[in-house]
Amino acid sequence: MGGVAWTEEEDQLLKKCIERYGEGKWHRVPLLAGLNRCRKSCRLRWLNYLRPNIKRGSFAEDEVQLIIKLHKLLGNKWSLIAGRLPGRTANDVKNYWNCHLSKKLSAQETEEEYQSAVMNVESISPKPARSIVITQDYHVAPNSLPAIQESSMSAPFDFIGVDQQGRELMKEEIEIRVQEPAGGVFIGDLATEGHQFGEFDEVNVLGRSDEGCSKWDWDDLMLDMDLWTDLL
DNA sequence: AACTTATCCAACCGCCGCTAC
DNA sequence: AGTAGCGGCGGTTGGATAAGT
Repeated sequence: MGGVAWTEEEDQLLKKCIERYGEGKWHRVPLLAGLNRCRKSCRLRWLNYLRPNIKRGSFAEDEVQLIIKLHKLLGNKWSLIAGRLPGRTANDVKNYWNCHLSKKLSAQETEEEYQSAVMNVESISPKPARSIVITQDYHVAPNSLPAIQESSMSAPFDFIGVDQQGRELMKEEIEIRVQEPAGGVFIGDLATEGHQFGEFDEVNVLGRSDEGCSKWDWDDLMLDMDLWTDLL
């Protein structure tokens, strides 16, 4: 190993410590756990190995394609990339990139070939998507026809809307009427029927709902927007 | 079977940004 | 404003293992 390997006993001590005191305060963990390890070693061991729900084994093809795609967008931002791959750690992604993908991709002689690999990405939706507030003036009332612009894009967001009174509407709550490009009217529930925001032309993002957005920041939103438009 | 080379990946190191004082 | 302490990140190292000769 690059350093001194962790023993089963050390793993158990660390695990019990985290379960008892929670994550964070890593400077205290060595003392609390009774480990002769530095704070960084403890944190890394937990994040890369002991943490629940860590996915082991080789990367699936869709994961690989997503890594390629995200690396193109983000560069060596391994933690951000790993954040889009449930169960994978930044170290896993970095190692996989260094061992497999960097060589593989550098072997491709032309930029066109690289672009081709990137564009072969399957349609993998970005990580869940929290609520955003949009400007669309659609209505909940069954008989009202909204003034909604048309679009050829589908949205990756679990968005909410704003009704005529300015109230925020959760995705699950709304039945929405949409004026289709051909002039017809689509009626459906976005959540249960799987309809996407494909009937609109523009989405003007004004801001975000505070609810459920604790880990959601503007960079995430912009990344999703990039992914979203690139995948079309 | 013995040796060499390549690959994988867990662990460490140094730096950075943030926060509290 | 300056400094110390902290968490977090990306780059690198080096031991274990697999593959090749």
